[in-house]
Amino acid sequence: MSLQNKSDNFSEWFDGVLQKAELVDIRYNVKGFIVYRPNIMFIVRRVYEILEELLLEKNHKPALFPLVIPISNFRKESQHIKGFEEEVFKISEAGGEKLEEELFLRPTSETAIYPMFALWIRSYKDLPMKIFQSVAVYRHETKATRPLLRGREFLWIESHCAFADEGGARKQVEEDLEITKKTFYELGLPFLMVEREPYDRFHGAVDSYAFDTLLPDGRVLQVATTHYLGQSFSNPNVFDIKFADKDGIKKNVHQTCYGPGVSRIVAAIISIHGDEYGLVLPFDAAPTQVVTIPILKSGKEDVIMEKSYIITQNLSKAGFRSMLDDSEKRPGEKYYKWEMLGVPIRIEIGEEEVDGGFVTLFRRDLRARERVKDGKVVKRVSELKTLVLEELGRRAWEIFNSSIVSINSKEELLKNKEKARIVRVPFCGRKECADEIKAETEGMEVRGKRMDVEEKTSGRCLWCGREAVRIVYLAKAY
RNA sequence: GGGGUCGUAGUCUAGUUUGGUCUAGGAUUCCAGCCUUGGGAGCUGGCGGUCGUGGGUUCAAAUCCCACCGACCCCA
Repeated sequence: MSLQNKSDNFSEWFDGVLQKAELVDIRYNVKGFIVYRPNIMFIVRRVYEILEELLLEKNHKPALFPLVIPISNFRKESQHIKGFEEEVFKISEAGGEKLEEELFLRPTSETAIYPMFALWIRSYKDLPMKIFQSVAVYRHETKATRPLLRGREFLWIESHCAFADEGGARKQVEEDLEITKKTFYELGLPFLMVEREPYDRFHGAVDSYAFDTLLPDGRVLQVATTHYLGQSFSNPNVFDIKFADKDGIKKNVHQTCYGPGVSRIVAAIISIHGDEYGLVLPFDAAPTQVVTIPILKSGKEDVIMEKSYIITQNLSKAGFRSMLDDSEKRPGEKYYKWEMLGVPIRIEIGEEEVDGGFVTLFRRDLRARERVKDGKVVKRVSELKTLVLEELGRRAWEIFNSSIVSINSKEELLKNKEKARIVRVPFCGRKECADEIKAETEGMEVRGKRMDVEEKTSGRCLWCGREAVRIVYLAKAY
């Protein structure tokens, strides 16, 4: 399996990286379930940390709810059950006996969390309530499963919030979007921030918003969603989550839920930044940020090792995740190994560096070397922390932006359906049109209307010619 | 949901069409040792597979048939 073909055979490239960098093992013999190996778990944990820090900063509190959800909880919200019952894992037996009530493995946790919200929330003083959990969820996907991109078990964070009024909840959606944006900028990942079409909302949501990024094969990947739930779950017929307001009147809360998909974010990091040498990690996502490789020479081992050790220590003291590779392998082999794992910066120290009072620094993103004076190493690495991220982000956004084209007619769309990636079109808002577009363009879906920019249209729906109500984006999706 | 391709040591792969020469060959990885260290070094020796799983056909199955599991690709 070669990594030479990222652009023309993304699948092969992706599978190759997953295997060569020892990220996941797909040999576990249950369809849609994979093993996350240490190399990817370090990255997964970094992504979790970045998101969790941002959530904690905004006063979200961690919690952990059970994996199993009684089917009766699920039945309470009719849209919700309808959306998920086809793809849920059930436990109907335990200890050799049939259970009185079937248990679902959470495909998402609204119906595990909200009954507890109903118990916890008594007064307006308990609001807002902002709870999140970092867990795996289970969905029996019927489409072809792909490691990290579409699994039957995947990792995410789900944040669930309750507010006294719609205004508070709507502001929460904004906050979720900000958190996602910050995370994505920190990871150098481009995204399209959209409001999903009404028929494409989360089951039980009033409004759904999503982040789509773009993979090298031209398909978009939904990496996070946030939903305004209104009172769909809190109303008296469902979980009846109510509070006594200042005026003494009992009211039902307004809710939001937010789900950044960690497995998919990691997949996006791997596939958007990676190259033919393997992973290219953004500085913050990298488990090891700087690796030092000593290049020994007979008779000079001691001085070379000593310098390598000091440089590594200095970087660690300065707060970088830094390590010295003093294994028995030859330098060249170490270069390939650490490049495969995406370490952003490598420092090479041999006879020349010891004699000359400098180090040779290699940037993974550019695959280029530079010399840095001994006393300037920490400073240079600090600069590169920003420069590397900028470089990765710049490249990724360039590809992303150049993948968006505007199209105004059916004919033009059909003519371009093969090579089109993200297509910006005027749209009438009817599901019938969206369905036809999908059927006749080999799967282009209406992903929704952009949220960060107001885009006016006075034209006609590219498909049916009726009056267009908004500009939307089309793409094939994972 | 439909169609297709595929499954041989940790990895890649020869063998499968035409069953017997396969006690399954090679490369790589791994282990031990020697020598080395500026882009996957070399040499010597060694470990490792019963051919995805189960069943069937046959004197004989990696090879033919069926079912299942899993992977990948295309379509809905």
